[in-house]
Amino acid sequence: MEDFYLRQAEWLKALAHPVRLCIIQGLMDKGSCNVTDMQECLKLQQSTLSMHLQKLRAAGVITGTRVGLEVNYRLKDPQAARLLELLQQEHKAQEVIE
Amino acid sequence: MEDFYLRQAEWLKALAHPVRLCIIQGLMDKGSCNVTDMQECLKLQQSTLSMHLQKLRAAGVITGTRVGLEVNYRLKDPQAARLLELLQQEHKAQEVIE
DNA sequence: TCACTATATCATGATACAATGATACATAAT
DNA sequence: ATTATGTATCATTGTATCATGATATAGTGA
Repeated sequence: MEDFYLRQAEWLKALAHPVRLCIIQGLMDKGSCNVTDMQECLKLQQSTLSMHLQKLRAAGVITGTRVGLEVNYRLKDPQAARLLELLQQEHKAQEVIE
Repeated sequence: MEDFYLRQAEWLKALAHPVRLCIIQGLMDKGSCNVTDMQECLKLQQSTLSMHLQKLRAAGVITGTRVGLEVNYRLKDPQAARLLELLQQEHKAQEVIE
């Protein structure tokens, strides 16, 4: 019970970064993506992006499969997609209010 | 668009702590609660708990109303409740798998 | 083998977050 | 006014997270 909150908090922390949210949304939209494409899209330094990917991998949110030189990432954890949908709902609600 | 991920990440960070998840779930279950009761329930030092409450208040997740000496907190952001439900789903799914 | 490309990891400094004890503030009772 | 109770804030210290540049690894082609 106590352990539950600990694990879920860890999971949330793995997602609680603007770049990582953007990566997840991108994978939801595109299905899969390699690192170079993400890099151009997000305009991030290679090592910075790689660190964020590593964090998402460690949390079990995404998986990467190597294809030649490139590594293609895709969403692994369906719960992450549901969270992003939840966040989008909030966004829409706020737009209506404004 | 970029700003969206930034705001949502801030919101997630405010929730991404085991104690704060526990507080939210507690408020969902009990409706409202004062600080002393939470303190006993969670076995936290007063200042530590107060800091977590402050963080949730700042993020707009909860509100407190003073009643005499006590302050009663309750959930303000319905999105937070939805997030907790999402997390509980994950939990059940994992239990079934095991 | 060598050079090249794509990605990962490491070490570091900067910044943010967490827990704690001390102190302050607000309210109530005497 | 004083004292007691409930809650909030502050200062400090330890720990975690972030971005970065440098270096390492994996795969490809000459």
